[in-house]
Amino acid sequence: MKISSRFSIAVHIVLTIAILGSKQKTTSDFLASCISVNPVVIRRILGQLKKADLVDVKAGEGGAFLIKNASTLTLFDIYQAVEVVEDISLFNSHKQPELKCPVDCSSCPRLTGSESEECLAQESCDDSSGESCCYIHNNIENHLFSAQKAMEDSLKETTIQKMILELSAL
Amino acid sequence: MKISSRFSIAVHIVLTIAILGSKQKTTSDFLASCISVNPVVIRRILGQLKKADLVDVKAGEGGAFLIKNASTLTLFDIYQAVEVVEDISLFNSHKQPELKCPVDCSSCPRLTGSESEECLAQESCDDSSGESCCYIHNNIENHLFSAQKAMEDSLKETTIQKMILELSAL
DNA sequence: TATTGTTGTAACTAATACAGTTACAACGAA
DNA sequence: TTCGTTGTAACTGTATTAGTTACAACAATA
Repeated sequence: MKISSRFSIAVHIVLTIAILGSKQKTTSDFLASCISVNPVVIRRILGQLKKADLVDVKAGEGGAFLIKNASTLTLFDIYQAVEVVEDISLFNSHKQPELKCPVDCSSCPRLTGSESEECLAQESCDDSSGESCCYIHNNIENHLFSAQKAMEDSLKETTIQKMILELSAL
Repeated sequence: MKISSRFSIAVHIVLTIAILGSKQKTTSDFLASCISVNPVVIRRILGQLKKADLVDVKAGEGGAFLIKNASTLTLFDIYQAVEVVEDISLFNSHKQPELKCPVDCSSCPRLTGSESEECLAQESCDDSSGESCCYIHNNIENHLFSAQKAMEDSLKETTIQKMILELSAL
């Protein structure tokens, strides 16, 4: 499974606008030919970037422009704008073993050697709360979310300006 | 877009085996009822974990056992076993703008203000190499790969033993 | 040996997501 | 008014996935 290519296309769009915007009208057709994707796809992504206030697009007139400064615009901004992950969860966790905690807890794992009869796989909770009922499940989600955070933190460190400088140095 | 739920199911499987394996025959049916997914899905994932030498599964007899010690078995091992990402790329990068570098480079972005006529979007390359031809594209991929690495490093830090200890402390 | 419970796997379905595409109304400038 | 462009809806084809049914292979055991 892979993450949508919207993200990498969006970054390519932003970089192209940042680099060429001042000397070239960056229409969806132009960007499409640069990046080799369909113009409608470009417009769809530009719409998302616009909605996130990262770029402005001139309807009728044509062309897109950066709103957010390249020195503060990070890959994380773009990542959020194109909704790479939904519900803030990169890892598509499976459903909770039980939507509502079963009373007898007969099928839930228990900790080996534990004196307690407390079931590891659940906690007392009311089903109205959005909270998870399974300890194991919760523990897994916490660690997966940490990993996602590490990825996002890496994206936050990369500004468009930094990338342009790297490209200039080639 | 989300990553396959195989990963979180696989982690749940491993944790359940690690915690209950010594006192309970962990058949695919048992695991399925614990985790609330289909037994065939469990068997498919167990097959991947077995292939990666993380667990052993007893055909006929029934039951699965950890091969790799919980203290050295990390979430990254499981992540690799279930092939969360293919071709080591989490981010589904769009295709190279051109499979083969065009001679005139007419549609490629050039750096603003650069004296050089060198095209940013490509480098001289032969199309037989698997190497990328587009500087911008390469630069994007490098940064996305760094982000992926950060996520994977986070997974490497989490052992199954650590998770079991966390669960015991509840 | 026959039975039983289980694994391994193939085949199919339904759901979901996505990029590509066509079409067209709305928009702004000349 | 014309022209180039954006914004968006609608549809297609492709790909992946979980769920499901079915069944052969396997091992223990009665």
